[in-house]
Amino acid sequence: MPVTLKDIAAEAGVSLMTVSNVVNGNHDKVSVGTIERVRAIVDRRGYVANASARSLAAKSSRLIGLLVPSSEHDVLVLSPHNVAVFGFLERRLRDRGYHLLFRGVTETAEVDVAVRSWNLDGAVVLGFLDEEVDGFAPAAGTPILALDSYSGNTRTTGVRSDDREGGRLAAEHLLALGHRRIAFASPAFSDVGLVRQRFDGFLQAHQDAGVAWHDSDLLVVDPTWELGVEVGRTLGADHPDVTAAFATADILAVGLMEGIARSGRSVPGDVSVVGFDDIDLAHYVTPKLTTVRQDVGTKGSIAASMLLDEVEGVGTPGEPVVIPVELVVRESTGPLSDRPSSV
Amino acid sequence: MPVTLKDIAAEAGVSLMTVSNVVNGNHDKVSVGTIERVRAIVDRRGYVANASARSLAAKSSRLIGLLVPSSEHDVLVLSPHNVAVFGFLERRLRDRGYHLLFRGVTETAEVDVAVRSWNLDGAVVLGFLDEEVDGFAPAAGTPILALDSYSGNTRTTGVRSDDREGGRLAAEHLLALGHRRIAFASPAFSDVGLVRQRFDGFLQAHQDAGVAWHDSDLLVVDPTWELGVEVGRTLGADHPDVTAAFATADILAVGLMEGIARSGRSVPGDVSVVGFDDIDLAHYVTPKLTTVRQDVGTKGSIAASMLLDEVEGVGTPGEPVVIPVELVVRESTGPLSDRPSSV
DNA sequence: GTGAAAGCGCTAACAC
DNA sequence: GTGTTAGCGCTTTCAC
Repeated sequence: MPVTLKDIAAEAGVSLMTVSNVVNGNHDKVSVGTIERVRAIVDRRGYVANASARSLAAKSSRLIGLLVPSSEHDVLVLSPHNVAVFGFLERRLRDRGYHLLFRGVTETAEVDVAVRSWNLDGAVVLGFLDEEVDGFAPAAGTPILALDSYSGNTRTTGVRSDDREGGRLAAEHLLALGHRRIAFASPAFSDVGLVRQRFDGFLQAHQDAGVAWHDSDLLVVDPTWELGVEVGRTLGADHPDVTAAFATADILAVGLMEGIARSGRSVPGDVSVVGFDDIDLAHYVTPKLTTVRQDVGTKGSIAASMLLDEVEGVGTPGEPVVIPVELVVRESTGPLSDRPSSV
Repeated sequence: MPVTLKDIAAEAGVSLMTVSNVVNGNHDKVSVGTIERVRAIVDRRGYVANASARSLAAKSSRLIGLLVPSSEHDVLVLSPHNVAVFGFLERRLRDRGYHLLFRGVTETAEVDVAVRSWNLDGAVVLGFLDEEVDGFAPAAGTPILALDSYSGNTRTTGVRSDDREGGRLAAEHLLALGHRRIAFASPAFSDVGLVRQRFDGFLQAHQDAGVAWHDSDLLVVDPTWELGVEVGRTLGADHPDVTAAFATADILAVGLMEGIARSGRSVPGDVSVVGFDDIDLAHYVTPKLTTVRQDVGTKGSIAASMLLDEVEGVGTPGEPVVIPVELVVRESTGPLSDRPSSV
């Protein structure tokens, strides 16, 4: 039988409310002597507050949802980058006394269901399309923080990296190395969103350098290693004029490198490759990947802090926070070589 | 204002209990007509049950804790292998109508606190030392499932891979290729536990092959890429007689390969390397890593199923379930070369 | 400072 | 089939 406030109260010979006040640190309502006496009993009996009861009575659960999209049947798969962000999020939430409810979500409506069902004090959504984020209509007063989203939904607050600048940095680097035909490899994108931003930055760099960019160098491919290999192979074999590629995810870039190598061409000798994220993998592969680093620590920590500030009534949804990115030059990029591109 | 059972009851002109029975599928207690009428209102009003209230009243939360160790200050970091297992766990729990409370834990006592505080129906612990698992004493009746543990704690039930066989397979493979000096790289281990098992299997293979193994070929190193590089470099530079290495984690094996390469020797030309886990990384690196594959899907799914069976009263803690492993031969291992090992 | 009363939204147990 | 009563463990409000 678990120990309850009532049990402690009985043993201490005080009322239940006094124990509650001691436990919750409302020390201005209890005399010092009582505090000590009650505290001793609490410790000895190993009292642990019942979160359900508190949640029910106080209308605050100290629970934060972490909601990620998940298809109905497939297993939920977190990208390495998101795993890293997750670590920082959890750490920060825990430090501030919150717990984390993790949940894969098939339909966006489930977000609202989760919030109401568990009385979530807040939620962070991660990996949803902007269109999906647009549709989030959480119970009033429940802060929702969207990571990496460009949705204009005013009910959510945003934290993301400077994607446009990242795209610009990647292209600028490649252009400076002398490359003039640079492929852009990414999943399909519309005229808003993270990939769009990276693309715009990419184009911007071309424009700044006075270099024209050809639509034909757009490679639409979902960000997986396997698909990257396929596309890389085609790129290497059939497009000798393309001497560089920028992929919007490291995992895709690594696949590209593999495919290019399989086509018999070398990275960076024949083709330079730049990725995005700077996951650990980037420096495990050969050649080590030049990539645009996102600051996962800052992203995760800031996200947690902002959300909790809102939860606790400090701060409100406003302009999204943008985390700076940084180009990390490694071995997968090099100057445009003079040698004729033979296939 | 959220919709409650009472609201629905009022609108339907029935009692609160009838609505409860409809919502919970106790259809044998309600007439068909009533069910339909109530259901319609429930749908229209968008009723969502309050999990805290149910948890409080029913003494069951339909919440499962996923508890992983986390040092007090550092960020929680999940290994790629554990991330993969996690995906399958979440999927299975969700399918059966449970939610997941994710929590980093600094002291083992927090496990019990989490269980009692949130009224967890069960918990899976992941990544704890056997000594820590030994100490788990959860509230009676709350099933705890320990992944990858060799603890004898009878309060927990276990799911793990066949580590001993994995170690044996790795050594057998290397021995069959002609190697006679094989390093064993792993974190420090005692006479029980997962690493111990892999080591025992490793020794077993040596014994079966009639090959002596030297203690001096034990490389104690925490399983990180960085440390692997260091150790690999030393191995490559100072131990020309050692022509193969088995690491108890892929990430360590990959670091080893990098270090060996940096020492000027080649993999697998001069030194063969075998890893453990078969994380994605294993086939991204060059050369692709030969490794012992753990079946993460089965591990995660079985773990969830077993735990929930226990939670629901079917099945009890018994013998740990052991998931088979499999050797995946790729490019990082090759026959012992005849060429004199020059340094 | 301390305590009594009421109620959060739900379910179990039993009456009708 | 349906409704009533009680109570899960806690916090809020308001007396004292």
